[in-house]
Amino acid sequence: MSSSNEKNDPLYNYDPFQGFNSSTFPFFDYNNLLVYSQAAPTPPFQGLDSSYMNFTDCLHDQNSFSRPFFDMSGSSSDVVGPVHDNISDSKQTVNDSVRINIDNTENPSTPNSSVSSPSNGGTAVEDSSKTNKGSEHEKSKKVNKPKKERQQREPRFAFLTKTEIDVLEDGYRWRKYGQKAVKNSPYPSTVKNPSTLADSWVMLNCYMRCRSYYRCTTQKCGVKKRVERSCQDPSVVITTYEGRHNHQIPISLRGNNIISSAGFPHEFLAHYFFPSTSNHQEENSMQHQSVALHQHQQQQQLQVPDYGLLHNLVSSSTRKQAP
DNA sequence: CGGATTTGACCTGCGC
DNA sequence: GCGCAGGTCAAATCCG
Repeated sequence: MSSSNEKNDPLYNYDPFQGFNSSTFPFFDYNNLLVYSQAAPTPPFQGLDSSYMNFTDCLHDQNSFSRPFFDMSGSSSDVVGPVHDNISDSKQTVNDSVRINIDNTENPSTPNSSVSSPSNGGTAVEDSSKTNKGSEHEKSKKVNKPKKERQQREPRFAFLTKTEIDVLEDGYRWRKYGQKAVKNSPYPSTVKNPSTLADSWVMLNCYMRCRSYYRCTTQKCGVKKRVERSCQDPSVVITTYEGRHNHQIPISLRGNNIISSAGFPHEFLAHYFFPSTSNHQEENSMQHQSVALHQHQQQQQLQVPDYGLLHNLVSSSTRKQAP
């Protein structure tokens, strides 16, 4: 569906990260380690307070750790404020991208009490989607449901990271369970059917935008993460977490092996998931270690084409053209 | 061989 | 009711 109304709708075309640049974008910049704390400076967020804190400040700011920077709950009613109200009537794709938690009192570990939510440590989302498949019972239930309540999701928060690496290591183990091409990333008209590596490379770098879905591999931990690149700035990776881990970071990744990971604010995540188990000394040590690591990795990173994906594109294109 | 990834199909929610 | 887009499933495939 791509009606002209839709095309003219500013919300349809709105990119939550439009207008950000290297100095204003809410990402982790490993040279400066800036963390954008609350709101975007571009419409529809005009009038909201926007403020930066550096990574150190953030580490010591209990408010920051007790709640997500960006609450991206697709349906959660606990996200309040003018931004939420204005946006909630528009397309869900926009909702998911621009919702920002501006309620300082909210704690991500305590979902909105007005909607019943299983306290199973993060499996609520999973359950609701699984039980519907091919189930007559569910179908009839669906018919009888008065006006369905919007599905309660685990709190989400996003990290924006300026890096060449697509999947950032955060210390946890993830299994990929899906990948989708996202909207607003049309192929260039001149490269409809890439037949050469060069064509595919253009598609990949300029227009192709995929979102990958990951699930924590630890049993009974329903935390999910979504990874995609910003269409405005391909050097920025948007990582969205949903839920909270009910376990510690796998041992093998917590010790010296941390140097093998691909660059992510581990200590920040550790604070988010386990805010009560850290202390300042450990925090500072980890922080310095992390800064050094990130800077080292930035120097080491090379822009290497994803030849596997290129191959897939070319071969799928060839398949489609074949009679 | 077991775990991870890929990928087409399917489900669900939403707007029209 | 229909079409679209996001999200998920699960069989096939890959890989160490």
